[in-house]
Formats: sequence, structure tokens, C-alpha cells
Amino acid sequence: MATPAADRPKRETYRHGDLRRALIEAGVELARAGGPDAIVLRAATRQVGVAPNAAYRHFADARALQRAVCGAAQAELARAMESQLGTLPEDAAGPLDDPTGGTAEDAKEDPARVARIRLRALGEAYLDFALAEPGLFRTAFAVPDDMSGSTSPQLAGDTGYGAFQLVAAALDGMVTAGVLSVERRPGAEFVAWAAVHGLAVLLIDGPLRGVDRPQLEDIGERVLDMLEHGL
Amino acid sequence: MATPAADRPKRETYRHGDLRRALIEAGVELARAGGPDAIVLRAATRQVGVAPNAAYRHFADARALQRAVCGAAQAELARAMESQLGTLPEDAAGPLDDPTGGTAEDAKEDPARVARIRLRALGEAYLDFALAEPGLFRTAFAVPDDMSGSTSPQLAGDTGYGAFQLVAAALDGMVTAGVLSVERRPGAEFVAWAAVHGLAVLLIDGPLRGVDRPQLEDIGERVLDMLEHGL
DNA sequence: TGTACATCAGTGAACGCGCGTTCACTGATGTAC
DNA sequence: TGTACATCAGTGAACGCGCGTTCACTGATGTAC
Repeated sequence: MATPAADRPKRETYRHGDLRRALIEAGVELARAGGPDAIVLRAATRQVGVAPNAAYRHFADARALQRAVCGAAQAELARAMESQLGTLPEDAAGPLDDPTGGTAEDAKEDPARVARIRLRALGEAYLDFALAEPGLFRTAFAVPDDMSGSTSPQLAGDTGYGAFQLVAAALDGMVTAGVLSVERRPGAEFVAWAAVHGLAVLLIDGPLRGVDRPQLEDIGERVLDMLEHGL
Repeated sequence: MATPAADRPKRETYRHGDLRRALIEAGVELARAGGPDAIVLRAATRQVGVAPNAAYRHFADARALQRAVCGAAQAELARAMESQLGTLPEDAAGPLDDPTGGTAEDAKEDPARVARIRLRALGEAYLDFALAEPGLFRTAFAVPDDMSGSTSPQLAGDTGYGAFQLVAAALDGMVTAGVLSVERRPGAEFVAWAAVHGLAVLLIDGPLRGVDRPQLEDIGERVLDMLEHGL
């Protein structure tokens, strides 16, 4: 009955399976609890239950692990924003174009209103994520090295900085809907992003932390209002 | 001729004079070069040329030194903003009320325009400081502990977070000048601050770093325009 | 004005800690014959 | 289908580093008499 598969005789941790993924996940937990500075190679290996140097089979560096965790945090932010878009009523749901039966006939919404709603939903998701997961939020923006290649609008595309592209797409939608004039479109994603990002940062790190929830939501609404009218 | 004051016989560093101040200044230089994480007690003492434990005569803690340096960085930001206000032409110079002879007769500017100019000048100074001194800028917002007492508008007052009060005063001026309606005034400082701060953060840490100077200034103008019109 | 003394801002050595990283190794896994 | 072997993902021990902090000390400064 002592089959070698049933009870591993010794060295239970030998072939881990997917240590790379496990280390990234451990790093994400560290970042969730303590922000980017808490992503520490030894701590991650400890959490997985593996010798510290085992990490070097999967990452060139401690920095490489940190980079991977930052990427995961960026993806999680983008995912939160996407899923918020998904909860919008029916035809405001977005450009993900999943043909779920095409029930676009029930309520032809005002496209201008839809476009505004989508931008606002992204902003709210952004702020919600920052408040719910401040450690991951800060990690998403702790670009480890210079990463100057990702400076222009054409960014990573898959996960990293998908947040940016979601905002850009929403602004394009506002142009299409006639809410935003074409000549004011270029650069608008920077302005929108700056306003919401600044509020998020002030709320979680800065002097606005500790503001009570209602006042906080009030300020958030003010910022989003300003974006709608002032862009 | 070997007077004890001319050539110190031994132990040149004995009575330092103002070690506390020297350590803070060293810490500011460290922060200038490397941000808040670079404020390290041993590095500061090393830079001053003193034994590490000497710092404990003047600071309870390494944290206490970090706090002091953060305060200095906040003061430097506020000073940069104030000095920008000082460069404004004549009667837009501000509420510092220095009676320099009262040459307010030469050009009675439109008070609405003056109020707008003052807010914009503060925003520009804020962005300039962030770009010129990213390490100090980040340090100014790296509030070490919780510091939740400084959350509300009535902040430190002397130096710390003077930036906030300058913005609030500028917005009050806009209300007086009739540019901003009274009912939209409350909370406006948060909105204004968030927009400019977010841009600053994205430019120095975030994905917008490396944007070239002209594009950068363009985005800055866009944000300040939006504040003027959208508040 | 000169002397004894308390104060206290500095010294030098040492501690324990956690970190990133390197080294030689081991033994389960997958492949070639 | 069974056996020899190369691969390579893990181990365990150790390194050097810089950090914050503590300890007993020393000697210049300022004060009381």
C-alpha cells in the first residue's frame, strides 16, 4: 500500500510543479499586504516553502521577480476595470464584442449617455481598486527599472497597462458619440488618467487618507464630473 | 600660535554645533537623490562624518529622522510654490500682504483673471517642482507613519502641507473674484490637487515618464485648463 | 578670577537581523537504446 | 518492455553586506563656588 505516489517517501517538495507561478503568487500576496517594497525574494520562497535559491531556477534576479509581480498587479487592476464595464446594463457593456445573443434591441440607450457612463465606470473601478487593494495598486505603478519603452499610447496590450487602453477606448467612444470633440481628443487620456490617479494616490498614501467614506465618494464624484464637463 | 581654537588638537568632530540640522540636511540630499527609501540613518551620519549612534542624541529613531526629512521636503515644495506666486506681476502677487510701497495703482488687473492666474501658477510650480526634484517630491508625500491628524483642511500650517493651504487660498480668491461659485467651492481643493498631483506622479514614477518636454507641457496645460473650466 | 565638577554630545566596538546571491550537491523525471 | 543515462529542479550551507540599535566610554563645555 505504500505506493510511491500515495505517500511521497522523502523530499516532498522536490518537483514543485509550477514554482515560477507559485512565487509570483506569493509575491502578489506580499505586495497586497505591504506594497512594492514588500516583494522580497526570500520572503516569497519562504511562503512557498522552498529554499531561497530555488527561485534562481525561474528568475534571473530578485528584480525579475519584482517585475513579474508588478505585471500581475497591473493585470489585476485592468481586470477589475474590465469587470466593472461588464456589469454595465446591456448595451453599455462595451467593445469586448462577446455575442451573447445580441440582445441589443431592448433599450436603445442614448449613445452619448452610454459613452459617459462607460468612462465614469472606469474611473469608479479605478478608485475602488485603489481603496480596496492599496498595496497592489501601488505595486502596479512601481515600475522597477526604467521601462521607458512603455511610455507611448501603444502599450503592452495584453495585461500590463491595459488600464490605460481601456480609458483610451472609452474616450474614443465619447468622440464617436459626439460627447467629446475630435480636436480635444488627443491627449485626453492623460488628463483623465491624471485626475483619477491623483485622487487615488492622495487617498491611499497621501494627506487625504483617513477621509471618511461619504466625503471620499463625494470628492470622487466631483472629479468624475469635472472630467465629463471639462475635457 | 597653536591656540586651541586655531587647530583643533584632536577629535575635530567633537562638538558638532548643530548635528540635528546637519543630519536632516544630509537626509534631504539622500532623498533628493533616491527618494524616501534612501533616507537611511547610517548613510546620513556617514555623510555628515559622524558615528552612526551619534544620531540618537537628536532623534529617537531612524523613523524620526525620516519624518523630519519628509517635513523638510514638504516645506521645500511649499516654498517653491510660494516663490512662484511671488514672481507674478504686481497685484497678482498674492495674499502675503507685504506692503512694498503699495504700487497697486499702475494696472488694475481684472480680478477674475488674476485669480485664475494665481491658481495656474500654483499648478505650474507644483509640476515644475515634481519634475525638477522628483526625489524630494516623492519624499514630501511619503508620510512615514499614519499622520491621520493632518487629514483635514486645517493642516500643519507652518511648513508641512503648506502646499494644500496655498491651493485652498487660491480657490478662495477665485470665489471672491466670482470665477468660482460659492456652492462649488467646498472640496474644490481636493479636486484641483488630485488632478495636478496625479499628473505629477504619472510623469515622474509612472507610465508617463519619459514623455518629451513639449508634450509634457501640453498635457500640463490641458489639466490646468480643465481645472479652470471644469471646477 | 580661578578651580572643581556635572553635563552631555560625541566615540568605538559590537550585536543580531534579513537580505541577495553563490556553491557543490542530489535525486526524481524523461529519453534513448 | 526494461535498463542506462543525461537533465535539471530542487537542497543545504555559507558568504558578505548594510542596516538599526545598544553599550560603556571620553573629554570639551558651561556652571557653582
